[in-house]
Amino acid sequence: MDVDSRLLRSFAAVAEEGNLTRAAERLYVSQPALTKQIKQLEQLLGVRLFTRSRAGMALTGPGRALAARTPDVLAAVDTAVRETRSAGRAEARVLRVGFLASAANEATQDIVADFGRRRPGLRVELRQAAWSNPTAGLADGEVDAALLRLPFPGQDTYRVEVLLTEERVAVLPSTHALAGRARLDFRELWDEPFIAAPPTTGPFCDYWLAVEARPADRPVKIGAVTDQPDEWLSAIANGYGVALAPASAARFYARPGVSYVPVDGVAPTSVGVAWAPADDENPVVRDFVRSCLRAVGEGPAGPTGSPTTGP
Amino acid sequence: MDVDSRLLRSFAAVAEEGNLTRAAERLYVSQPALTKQIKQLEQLLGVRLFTRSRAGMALTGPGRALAARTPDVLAAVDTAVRETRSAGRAEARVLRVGFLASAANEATQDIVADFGRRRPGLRVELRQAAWSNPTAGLADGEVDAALLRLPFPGQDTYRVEVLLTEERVAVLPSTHALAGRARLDFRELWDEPFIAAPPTTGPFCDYWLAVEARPADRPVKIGAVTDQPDEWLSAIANGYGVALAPASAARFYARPGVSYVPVDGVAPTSVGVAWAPADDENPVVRDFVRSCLRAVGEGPAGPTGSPTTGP
DNA sequence: CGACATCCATGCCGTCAGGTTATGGATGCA
DNA sequence: TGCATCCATAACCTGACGGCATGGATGTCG
Repeated sequence: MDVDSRLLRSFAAVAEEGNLTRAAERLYVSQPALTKQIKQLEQLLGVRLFTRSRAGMALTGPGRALAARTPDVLAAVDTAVRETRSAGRAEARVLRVGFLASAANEATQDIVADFGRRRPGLRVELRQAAWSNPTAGLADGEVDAALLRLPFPGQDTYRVEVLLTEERVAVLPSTHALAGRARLDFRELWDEPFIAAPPTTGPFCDYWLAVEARPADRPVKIGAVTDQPDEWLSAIANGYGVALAPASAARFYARPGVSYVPVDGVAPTSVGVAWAPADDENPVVRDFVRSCLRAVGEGPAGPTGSPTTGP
Repeated sequence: MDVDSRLLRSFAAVAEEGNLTRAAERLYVSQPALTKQIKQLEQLLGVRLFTRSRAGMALTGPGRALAARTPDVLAAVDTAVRETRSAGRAEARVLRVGFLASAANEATQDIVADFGRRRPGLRVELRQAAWSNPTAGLADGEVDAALLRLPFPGQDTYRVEVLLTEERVAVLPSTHALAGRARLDFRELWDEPFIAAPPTTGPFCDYWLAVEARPADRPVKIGAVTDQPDEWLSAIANGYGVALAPASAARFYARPGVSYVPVDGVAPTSVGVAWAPADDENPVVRDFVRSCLRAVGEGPAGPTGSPTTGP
């Protein structure tokens, strides 16, 4: 009689995709396994959830009823997990902060330093996330706050403060014909293969391919897919393709074989600090956000900068 | 990363009992199994949920956070299951009605007949529940409506219409000294062993032992525990004890070896129809409730009876 | 009309999660 | 000191569940 939330996640995936095979690969299980899970759920509920057909899996009436309720259930589970983990960290006097590679770059140190002055008893644990985890652990309660490039998937369900905005630059193999240029236009890169983030990251992936700055008849060519900064830099250095990056990457990820060139024709990129609405009243998280705003308000140069107005 | 709702149910039981051993028997699993489940949940969440001690299991801070959220999660799961099953029955053109043995008795046939006239296309499936299932399947979505003796556990979370009220009578072995009496007082039964419902039914069990009509220094003696009408009648006929029953039981459960005698000094008993709040707008359930009220309004004798005032 | 592609179901098998029983260690209590 | 209580651990066993390979149904296209 006990409906496992794992079955509900599978159900939700199949309901959304309308297709077992695709849902299976989205969930990283085999298609027969998913067939069995759905069967099991149907038997557990005593109800037929899908009508199987050549075209795929279509929801029945009861299936729609369940699909309508599933988000509530999964959200309740996620909330419970998130709050429990957060309470655990609070008890251990730890604030865990997730960040995506090259999110806050040099600002990060200033933020942590400022927070350390505000909350001497607390330890900040920084967690670097792969690009395939675009909320850097915020979604599953692994972290209390995250430093992210904006926009990120699910942004509307979190609180976000924008911290800073910077140009995007092109990252090229040093052997590339354009690598010596002082500046270039994004149009010159239309036909280059790009090093992309995993396609599961959706808008994030598209954003760093700048698909919006391309004509429809010049689709992006993918030279390689990487999930980590070092993979990414290696792929570029090896000539598999080029990429866009925030300007600060030139300072943080300088290495032999890779060149950074300012580029016109793509919008700048912003970094924000994000947290869960449930932590709105959490004084530690609030202090961390204050530290973020303060640190970037002071400017990246640190103590020599003059204080500016923070909210 | 996936928190199974079964683990949450286990967690909730341990949190409530504050004791692994007792929680284990409440959940019908062994104590080591529960130990492992709690350990697993703690590992999954990366948090210590209980402080173990000689005295039992006490919640930690994160444990309290989880305990605060668990009811939401379980309620969401139960709602989802209930609504899905209900949708399945609606699609199959079936209204499933649970009833406890001797709940509505003769009224039941009138109700079903009336409903059949209102909704010719629908089939009513009657499900008799054991006493150990005091909501007759309403709680787990097995049925759309239930005919129950009032009060029942969890009554506040459902909609209830009272249908009829009747005297309670004593049920005695025919060989019993009091069996020939035209009438007796409940005090005369204080020292008799009673045939009880399973103790897990709590208030329901107490109600039919009429513990409220007894002095504190005369605790009830239990002669046997039964979960079904036939077990119950057999136990009485075999002289294991006596019992209370609604007056209509004398007509519905008359059999050799069992005598029914009106009894003074215990409150009468009511029957109600109950349904889930989620079905408030469900036209089929509403019609069924109307049929219930109509049928008892007409009186149990059927078309010859004169209309009486319903609740 | 037949080869093919797509999509879901089934059979078989190996692994491991999760249950049970039996037992151990810690700790109050008589 | 022996006992009772309570949780943890060990050893073992069953079966749930996932993966692979394959089958059946059904559109599609050359």
